[in-house]
Amino acid sequence: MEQRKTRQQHAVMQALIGSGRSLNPQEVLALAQQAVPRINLSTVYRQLKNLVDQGVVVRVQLPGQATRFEAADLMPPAASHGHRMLRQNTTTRQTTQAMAHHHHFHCVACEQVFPLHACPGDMETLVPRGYEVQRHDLTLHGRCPTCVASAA
Amino acid sequence: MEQRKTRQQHAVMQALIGSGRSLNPQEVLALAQQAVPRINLSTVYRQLKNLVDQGVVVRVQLPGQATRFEAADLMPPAASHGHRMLRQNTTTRQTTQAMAHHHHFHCVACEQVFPLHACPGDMETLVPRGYEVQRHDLTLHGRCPTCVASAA
DNA sequence: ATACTTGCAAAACATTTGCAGTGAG
DNA sequence: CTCACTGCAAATGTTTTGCAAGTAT
Repeated sequence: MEQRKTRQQHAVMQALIGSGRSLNPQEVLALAQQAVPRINLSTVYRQLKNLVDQGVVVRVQLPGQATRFEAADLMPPAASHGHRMLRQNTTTRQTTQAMAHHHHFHCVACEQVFPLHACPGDMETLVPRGYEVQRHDLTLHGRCPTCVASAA
Repeated sequence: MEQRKTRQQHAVMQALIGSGRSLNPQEVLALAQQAVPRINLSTVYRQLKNLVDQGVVVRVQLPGQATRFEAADLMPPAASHGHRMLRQNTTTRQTTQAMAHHHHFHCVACEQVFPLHACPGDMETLVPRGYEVQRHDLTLHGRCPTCVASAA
């Protein structure tokens, strides 16, 4: 009934927090295996489901893409990290702040997804009269700084 | 190279037009089989891809939902753009997006999807320096006029 | 000890592809 | 007559599930 703390749950959570971006199950598995080598994809899926149910992880569904997941309460800005970061200090994160409304940037070159702070807002003006807007999803597609640089 | 007119292509197109709504591949198959009993799911997928490339069918992918397809002409409030480009032109590649830029409004009550003509634009201001924005997808969620009215 | 978790394999779905036969132009 | 299209089976890719063994509490 209750949720037990296990090595693999911690590994999954750390993978998401440590990356600072959205990861698909495969990526989570790869990172989690660094801590728990024998962890299985099934377990990753099961833990992701648990964590989403607990609200500490959010499911990110971009049209036409495999489902990705990201830590709900730790959302560093997109500009503060590159692809294979690991050198960036971890002290820049605000650990007590709940994840605010945000959108995503999808790099079409490296296929990674980064969170965005900004939001165009004022969606009401986009719909005809009579429509009631409750929420919105916005995804930008393009190339991240690293891929722009490596293409030059 | 060029697109031939076949019974199954017509059946797929008619399924989408006749239904008047978005259909997933399975639904398209079921309807198309009424006209061509032996039509296969593979053929449905292949024809859907062809039709999308031609711009006469639109792929609708909402987060967390199976991909659906709809006839491009269905779109009521959208600025329907000309899609008469089924010539013998040799330069028409696969990723042809003949449809005008538009977004979607997803009614959480009736699950219908409506096209939106408006666009907030100016996406460059949302990303940190270094990111290169190529395109964007926006989906609004809420209730359509009909559902707002029927809820009162 | 109890019963939730894990790892592995297989199942359940969604979508794509190889191929030989069919049919549109 | 050609070559794109079709149907079928098999391959891919993603996510879920059945079970016996492992492990947190």
